[in-house]
Amino acid sequence: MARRSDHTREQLREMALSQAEAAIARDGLAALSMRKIAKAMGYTVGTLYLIFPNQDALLLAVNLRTADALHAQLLDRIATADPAEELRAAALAYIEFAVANPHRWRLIFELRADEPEQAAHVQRRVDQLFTLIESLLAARRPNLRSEALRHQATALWAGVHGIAALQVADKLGWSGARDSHPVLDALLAPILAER
Amino acid sequence: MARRSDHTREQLREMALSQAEAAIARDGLAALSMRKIAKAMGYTVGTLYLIFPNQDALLLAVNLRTADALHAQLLDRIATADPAEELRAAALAYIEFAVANPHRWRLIFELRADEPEQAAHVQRRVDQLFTLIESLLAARRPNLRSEALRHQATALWAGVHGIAALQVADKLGWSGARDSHPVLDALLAPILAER
DNA sequence: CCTTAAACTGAACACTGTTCACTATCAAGC
DNA sequence: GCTTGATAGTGAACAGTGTTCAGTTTAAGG
Repeated sequence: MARRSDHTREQLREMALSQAEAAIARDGLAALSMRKIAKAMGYTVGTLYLIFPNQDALLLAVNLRTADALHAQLLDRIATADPAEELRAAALAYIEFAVANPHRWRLIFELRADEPEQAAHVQRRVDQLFTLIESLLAARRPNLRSEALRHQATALWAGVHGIAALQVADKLGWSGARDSHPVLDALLAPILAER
Repeated sequence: MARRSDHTREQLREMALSQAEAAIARDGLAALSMRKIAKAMGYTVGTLYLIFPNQDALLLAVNLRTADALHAQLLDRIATADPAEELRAAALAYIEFAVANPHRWRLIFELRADEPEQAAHVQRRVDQLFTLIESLLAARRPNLRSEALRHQATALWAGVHGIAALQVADKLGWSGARDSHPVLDALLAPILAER
């Protein structure tokens, strides 16, 4: 029973999310506002609240899309990588995604989901990512017991995340700023070394 | 030529910063406002703007104090640690500080200093921290060349930072959430292993 | 054509950071 | 003691925010 609308609910949702993404990518989260998003869509604020219960819900939806894009980029890079380099390719893809989309990437970790039901959606994406890293590590370190593997994979992921975080926050300074490759290799080499 | 004031400029500054710290620690950055800080001090907004040119300058001053507190905690823990465990003690101190003061710790990396002169103040603190880590690593891996040492120290610091970040963002999930000790050990062991 | 329900609007509310004309207060000079 | 002048402090005002919701517009069903 659609009325008046030039767009369906789903289209409005899509427009809102892509406009929000573009605005965040361009000017950062702080400069975003519900009125600006609505205006960019050609609607007024009220309409936005027919689609999303509040701003956090909209940002959470943006996060889900960002996480999916990140995951897709990892899969893509892994698929086109030398089998021996899959883990390194995945790590590089993660860091490069963060550097290429700093505002959107940061939002994933800055926004705290209040609703436990929606927090679960985010967590599912994060777990997916982690499971991916874990399986890649398992291929390179077949002798690790499952618990040690999990800890090692977590440490590895945390390291990659940390490199991305410090790079994006511009806190690497003189230490390794220019190029994160040698830093990543310094992280990977000891972990991948058989002992 | 102080007039009317119950407090000196320096006292007002101190009050503002400690009230801001307390409010951030309690309710997070999002709930903070200049009016609330002023009210907690027993003054009005205008007075706050006689001390700080804007909110970002106040938050940056909070960050400098937080960074100093973090640095002090690291030094303290290193001093009371078994010499062989200094690096691990420093890493644990970093993670524990982040978990104990999540909002204040996150603010260090979320706030981007516009003024290059003040950004340098923050960077000095970060470099200080990094230099500390680097010297501890140098003691454990005396055979590393200076460039490799720098990369290894950066990777190590990024790893520790990453563990803290994921823990604080509650994104470690089932993987290693409960206790970060085994994850930290999984990070440290390969890096410290002689080869 | 009329009814009716959904789509959409935009004014209103309580808040935010920031500014600045104004007042209150005190130290110094007479 | 009184006047003057400068500083400390105020709080109303402005433009903006997220959110709500009474009211209007629209189009489909009868």
